[in-house]
Amino acid sequence: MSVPVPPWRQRAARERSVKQPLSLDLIVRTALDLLDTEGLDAVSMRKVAQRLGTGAASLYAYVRNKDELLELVLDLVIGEITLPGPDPAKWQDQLKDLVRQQVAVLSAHPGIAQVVLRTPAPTGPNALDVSEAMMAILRAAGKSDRVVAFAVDVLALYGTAVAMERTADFGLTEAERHERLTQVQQYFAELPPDRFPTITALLPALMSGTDEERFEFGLSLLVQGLATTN
Amino acid sequence: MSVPVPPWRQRAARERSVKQPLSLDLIVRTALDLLDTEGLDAVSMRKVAQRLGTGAASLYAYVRNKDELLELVLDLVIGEITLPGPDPAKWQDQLKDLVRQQVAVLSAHPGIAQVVLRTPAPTGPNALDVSEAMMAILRAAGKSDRVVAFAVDVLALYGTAVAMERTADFGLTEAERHERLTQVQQYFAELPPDRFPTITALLPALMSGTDEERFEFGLSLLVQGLATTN
DNA sequence: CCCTCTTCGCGAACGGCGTTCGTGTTACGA
DNA sequence: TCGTAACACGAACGCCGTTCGCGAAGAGGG
Repeated sequence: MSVPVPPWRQRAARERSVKQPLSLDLIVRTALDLLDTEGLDAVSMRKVAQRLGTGAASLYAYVRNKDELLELVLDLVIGEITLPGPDPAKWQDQLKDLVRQQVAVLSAHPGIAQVVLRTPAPTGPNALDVSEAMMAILRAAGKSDRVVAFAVDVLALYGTAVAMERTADFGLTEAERHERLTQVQQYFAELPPDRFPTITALLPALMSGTDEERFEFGLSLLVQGLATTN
Repeated sequence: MSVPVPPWRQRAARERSVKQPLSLDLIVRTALDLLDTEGLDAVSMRKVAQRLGTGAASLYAYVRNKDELLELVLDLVIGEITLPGPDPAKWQDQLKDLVRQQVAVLSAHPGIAQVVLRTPAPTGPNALDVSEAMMAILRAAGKSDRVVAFAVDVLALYGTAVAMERTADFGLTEAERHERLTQVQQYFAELPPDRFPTITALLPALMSGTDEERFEFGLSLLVQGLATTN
């Protein structure tokens, strides 16, 4: 069951078919390795090539440019999401689980979330599978076409943004993260209460709560809202 | 007794007299100009310095590094948001307007939204004013401290993500944008219906709707959700 | 078995980046 | 007028993505 090759990739794809088809896979997996160990900024054509024992120029036979490589890596990552079977009664939980998985998977590969928001639309086969699953869940829940289309967009956007925020500080050591946190806390603690009465009054609430709780809060808002929209 | 300035010295003398002295404010405004005209990628220390008639090294007397410069630009941009006076009866509209303004303002300066998601937390004075206003609105609406704190986070994140998505294709010509769009449409039209039944069935709905409608849909979900949460 | 011809992998180079260093220049108090 | 402190900034370092063209490896003909 194959998906057509997008037109903007066809030249590279044709070139690849002349040689071993496994090499593109190897390049993408190597790039993913690099991403996991050193973060998005470290993923350069030179470093990927170096890990493969070749020069950067060789990669351009398999990939049109760096952006295309990153999109392929992204789809590999999205493939880690496991899709739920249909169960219309639990559509809210199923939706939430998909978004949770999206966040988990994107967060596990630091920086890849940025690629999502730079890309027009995720068109890789795995991304399509996820979209298909989400839309099927929403449709089985009786939502109108318009709501389904918009909801998929919004949920994906929210998941991506959360993942992006969560991996923003990758590359810092634990000590640096802690230092930064205490600096921010001190900064907020020193804000003048007459100019920022609400912020200073709510400081404890602002500092409390884990990333997870904040994410779940937003997710609940969205899904609750969907429950009352057809 | 004064002697006229030799011609071979006049150019330098003229440049200096016309050139404004370097200042942090001037640097930040110049960077914003560059951002508006050529996009985030074009904002390099070298180009900013060039516009000021100097070298990149000179900027480092006013700014620790490029990230700090971008954060200053970001706060300048956020300052364009006009804050509402208190009116507890209309808290939902007020919230929505703030997020709409956030999106509008971030979208007007292409790429600056990326800076938000790379930064730990927006700590500039203007960002603080916006947070203060949002939290005041929510508090006046009777929300608990916890809900206020989480809601501000979620709304800001959503607004930023929308702005980021919206400015992702800056720098492409209108023709390139159109070409890309038709390619994507064709690609989706060619998807096998047996593997992607829902996507292919909902194609018209997926393609319909403006950015604005999609944004408003998500915003309504969030604010509706907030209306039923204390 | 050798020689030509084609193919294509990839070293080297281009232009750009952020940042640093040390020198050149200015302005001002003494 | 001089000394010095503060500022300005050219040049250089080590990265980056991408392109070009050389040369080696392999195919095909003799």
